[in-house]
Amino acid sequence: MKRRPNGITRPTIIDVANIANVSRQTVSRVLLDHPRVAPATRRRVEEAIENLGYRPNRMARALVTRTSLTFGFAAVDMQDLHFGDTCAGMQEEARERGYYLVVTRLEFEDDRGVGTLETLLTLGVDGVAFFPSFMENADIETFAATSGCPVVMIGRGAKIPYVVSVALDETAAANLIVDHLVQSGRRQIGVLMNEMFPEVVHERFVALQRAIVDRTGVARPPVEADHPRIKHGRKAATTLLRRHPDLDAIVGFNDTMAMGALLACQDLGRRVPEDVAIVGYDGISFGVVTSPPLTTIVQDSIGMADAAFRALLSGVRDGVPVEGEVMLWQPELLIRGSA
Amino acid sequence: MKRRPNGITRPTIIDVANIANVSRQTVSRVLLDHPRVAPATRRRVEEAIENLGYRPNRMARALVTRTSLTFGFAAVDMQDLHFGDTCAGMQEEARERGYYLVVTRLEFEDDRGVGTLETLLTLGVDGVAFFPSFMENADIETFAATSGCPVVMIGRGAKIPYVVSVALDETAAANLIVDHLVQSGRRQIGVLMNEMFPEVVHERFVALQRAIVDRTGVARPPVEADHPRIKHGRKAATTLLRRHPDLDAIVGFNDTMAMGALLACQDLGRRVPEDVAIVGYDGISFGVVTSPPLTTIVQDSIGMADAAFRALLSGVRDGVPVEGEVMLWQPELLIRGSA
DNA sequence: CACCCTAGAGTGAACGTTCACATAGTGCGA
DNA sequence: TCGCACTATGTGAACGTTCACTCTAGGGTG
Repeated sequence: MKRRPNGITRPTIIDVANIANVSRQTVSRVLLDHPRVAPATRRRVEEAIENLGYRPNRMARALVTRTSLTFGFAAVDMQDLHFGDTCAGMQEEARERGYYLVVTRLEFEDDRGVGTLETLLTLGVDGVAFFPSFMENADIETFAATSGCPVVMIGRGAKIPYVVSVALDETAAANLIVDHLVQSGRRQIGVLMNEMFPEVVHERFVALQRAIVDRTGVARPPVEADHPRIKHGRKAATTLLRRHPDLDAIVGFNDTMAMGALLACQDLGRRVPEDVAIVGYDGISFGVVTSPPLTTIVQDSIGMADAAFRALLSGVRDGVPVEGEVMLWQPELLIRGSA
Repeated sequence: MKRRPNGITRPTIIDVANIANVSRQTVSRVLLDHPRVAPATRRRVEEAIENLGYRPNRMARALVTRTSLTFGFAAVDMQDLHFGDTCAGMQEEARERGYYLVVTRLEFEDDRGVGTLETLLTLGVDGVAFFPSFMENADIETFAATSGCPVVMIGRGAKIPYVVSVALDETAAANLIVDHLVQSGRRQIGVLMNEMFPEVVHERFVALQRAIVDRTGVARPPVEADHPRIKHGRKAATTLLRRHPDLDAIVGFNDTMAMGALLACQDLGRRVPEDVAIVGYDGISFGVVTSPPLTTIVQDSIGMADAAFRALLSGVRDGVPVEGEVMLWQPELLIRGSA
């Protein structure tokens, strides 16, 4: 196997300038659509660009303009559909406006996540969006305050200085779910939580617990926590159902866990929704293929991604809100077969 | 809402140098772990770095070293689980070795996809991995030949100069599926194809068709093509089953389409697998929640991502294989309930 | 003691752009 | 004819690094 040394050098602005017989600055002007270029010159330059296949080096450009047209995106688990869909949505937005997205995994070991975000900054991104997951508000605040760029947090409705937060209205969501369950006669509602993300769990769990206590009078609704994956949801739900045989409803932290609960019910011979009602969060597309199809809180991932992107963009233009800002999204309960 | 101007400037190497009372070059040496630095000096510099919270600007570094420690990744649809999982896998690899991934959507309108890849190059990536989807081999070759960096194609087993291809052994996969179907008595096998990606479709379809013709004697197995989404799969499968009522098996282009077929069977009152067997491709995790659970060709997305990443890395180090290289991955048939 | 060698540190240039400013050329009115 | 305004283009510096080279002081060797 013969190998080609990586010696191919791409043409620079200087090469274009030489061929078109102008200065590099004139070429730059053509590239940036500066008005003060004679039509004939512009044509010559454009021809040279075309012939050489020249493309400007965005890093060099970023170095001097201090703007890279690049945003960073971080989340704990890109395989999680909610994160993935949001990421895809932001990419779409980005692409449409000439931006690029650097995507990376949020790493706890890297200074409790701060390191991951900091490293993103070294790449010269113009802003950072992330799912905070395990990160602490204090760390997020410190990072945002010193980052010098817009910071958008998705999925936690906390008001943090310098941070724009795009999140689901957890109270509304919990109320939607519990109201629906209670209306259909459920009284013993169990909860499947995510053991990985204390803060989000906190918001979601507190909201659910309050809604359940308020509406059913049960003092302490049973909870089981595990990783937000199908098989862990299955395991957790099995435990939950064994410990509390009178359970007539299970709310999953997300659709994936809820699907696990569905399987657990199959395993244990409980009929869904007759014996046990099941509700998830996120409204992922695969909710339609389970039997029965999954009733779920629909989060508008795309809409939230959109909002997050806009927040980044306006942060770049107009600066960052010093006191922080929370954009709460209203959930919708998509009632299908499972509850 | 008060706004903070984005005036925060992060410390540069010069600031560190001034504080530590050394030259910027010495700071650079400390950063790069150069041996010729006196221990005392090193300590002083490290202290200054720590105190200032200095992080080197990777763009500036990339500009001079011509190496950004960044790879580009492109695919048509990031919400597709197979693409998404591969992307996540590559990120994981990347992170472990200090690399970053710029992720973007492959855009047909952008010069038949070439534009997307070219733009990735302007960001200074050290290599590009992508799912070719609609792209033509000739375009890919041209791009790879002029890119000056490693180019890795995932999911099409074509040998293209300068390109490393990581792909599923489609023939083996098709044989696995059809053998299994025929063994369980199926003779009328229909196929659900992806209308979007001619080239991949070609490989997968040709392989399937050949396997079916060989093993069942049916001259032209019925095909329906649509987008690779659940609802489109459902629609296409409905059409297929209406047109060919004697069909006793359906092979989906991917799990998502196969799930659509599953729903179509439910709609039409066909029992799965008794009346119609259904098989998909990809082995996505949600295959376990359908009823019956989906029988599917397992592609090792993570393993392939791993291989793709390694190929990029070794391309950076040792250059690119001039004649191209194809790494074929052996499929596995995961037999669950649907076939 | 003269010599060379080496460890440690510094200097100027370069990477590929854009910015701020300077300069040449042109047309037009006084 | 001169000056003025305006257009088109060019020049040097800067962005934040690293590279290739130079310089200095000290130590070992013959």
